[in-house]
Amino acid sequence: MIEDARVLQAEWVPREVEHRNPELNALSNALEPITDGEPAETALLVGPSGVGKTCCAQFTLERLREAVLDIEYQRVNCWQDYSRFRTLYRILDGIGETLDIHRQSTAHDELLERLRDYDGPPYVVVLDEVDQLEDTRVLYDLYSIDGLSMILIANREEDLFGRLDDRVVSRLQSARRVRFEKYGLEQIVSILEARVRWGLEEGAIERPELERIADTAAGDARVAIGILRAAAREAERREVPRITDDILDIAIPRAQANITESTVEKLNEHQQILYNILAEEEELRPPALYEAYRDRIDEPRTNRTVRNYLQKMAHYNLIRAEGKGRARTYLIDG
DNA sequence: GGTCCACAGGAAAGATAGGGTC
DNA sequence: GACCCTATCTTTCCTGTGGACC
Repeated sequence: MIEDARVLQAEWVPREVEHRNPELNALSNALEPITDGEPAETALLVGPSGVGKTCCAQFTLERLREAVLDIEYQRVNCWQDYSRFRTLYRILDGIGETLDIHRQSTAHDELLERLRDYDGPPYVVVLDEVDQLEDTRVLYDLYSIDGLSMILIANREEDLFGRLDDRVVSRLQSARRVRFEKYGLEQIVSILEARVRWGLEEGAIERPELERIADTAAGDARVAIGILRAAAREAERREVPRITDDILDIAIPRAQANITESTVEKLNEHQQILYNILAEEEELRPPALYEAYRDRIDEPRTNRTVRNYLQKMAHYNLIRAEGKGRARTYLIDG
C-alpha cells in the first residue's frame, strides 16, 4: 500500500506546489533582491493552519537555492523556540555557530554578536508561528542585523501586531504581505491525489473517499494528509489493497486523536493532570479545577502558575476557556 | 447606576539549574 | 568546590474587566 511514507508527512515539500501560484510569485518577488546580492524584502505570510504557508516558504527557498546556489536558510518554529534566547540559538544553529554555546551560560547579546559577525552566503530566516513568540524583542534584534532576510509566518496579523514594539510595527508595515485563504474541497482533493500518486500504490484510494477526507478536513491540508496517512496505515494493517469507507470510519477519529495525543505528550506533569481532570469532568469552574488539581499532586503550583498552564493549553487547542469573569469555565476542546 | 468580588493576566522579583572560571 | 553569570520557571503583587447583586 505505502510506497513512500515521507510523502504522507505534512512537512514533506512536494516537487510542485499546487493552487498557490499567486502566493509563490509574491514570495519570489520579495526574495528576488537576493539574486543581486541584496537582502530580501521581509515577507509576512498570513493565513489559517494547513493552507500551505510553511510549504510555500520552503519550496520558494529551495527554488532560490537552485537558482543562486549559495544561500543558507533556517526555519524556526516559534511555538517550540518561543524565548529570545532559543530563537537566536536556532538561527545560529542554521549557520553552524552553536557548537560552543551552552544553554544558560551564554548571554543572548553574545548570540546576537555572532549573528552580526556572520559573513557567509545570504541567510534567510523563516520564523514560523511568529505570533507565538513570548519575547517579541527578538524581531527588533533581527532587524538590526545587516544582510539577514526574514520570512515571518503567522495565523492572524492582528495577534502579531498587537504585541509588537512600535519600532518593529513600523518596519513590518512595509513588509510584503502574502495572504493565504483556506483550500476549497476540489483543491484539497487534488493535493491528496498528488500525494497518493507519489506515495501509495496505484488504485489505493478512489475519488469518493478522497472527497470524504477533504470534506472532513474543512480546508486544512495538514489534517487531510493526516487522515490519508492514518487510512493507509490501517489498510496496511488489514492487508487490503484499497482504502474504503469503513477504513475511513476508523482513520478519521484516529487521525484527530493522534494530533491530540502528540500534543498532550508535550505537556508537563502538572498540565497533564489538569488535562486529565477536564477530560473526566468535561467542564469545571476555575476554583473547582484548582481544588481537584491540588488533591491529585503532592507539591501543587500556585493558582497563578496554573492559570499560565491553562492559557498555554488553550493555545494548543487542547482545552477551551468559555465565559468571562465569574462565568468562566474550562472544558476539553473538540 | 454603583459596588462587590472573582477572575485573567501583566510586571517584577525570587528561585532554580546548568555551565564557566578560578 | 565556591562563586558568578545566565536563561527559564514560578511566585507575588497588582490592575483591569465583567458578571452578580442591590
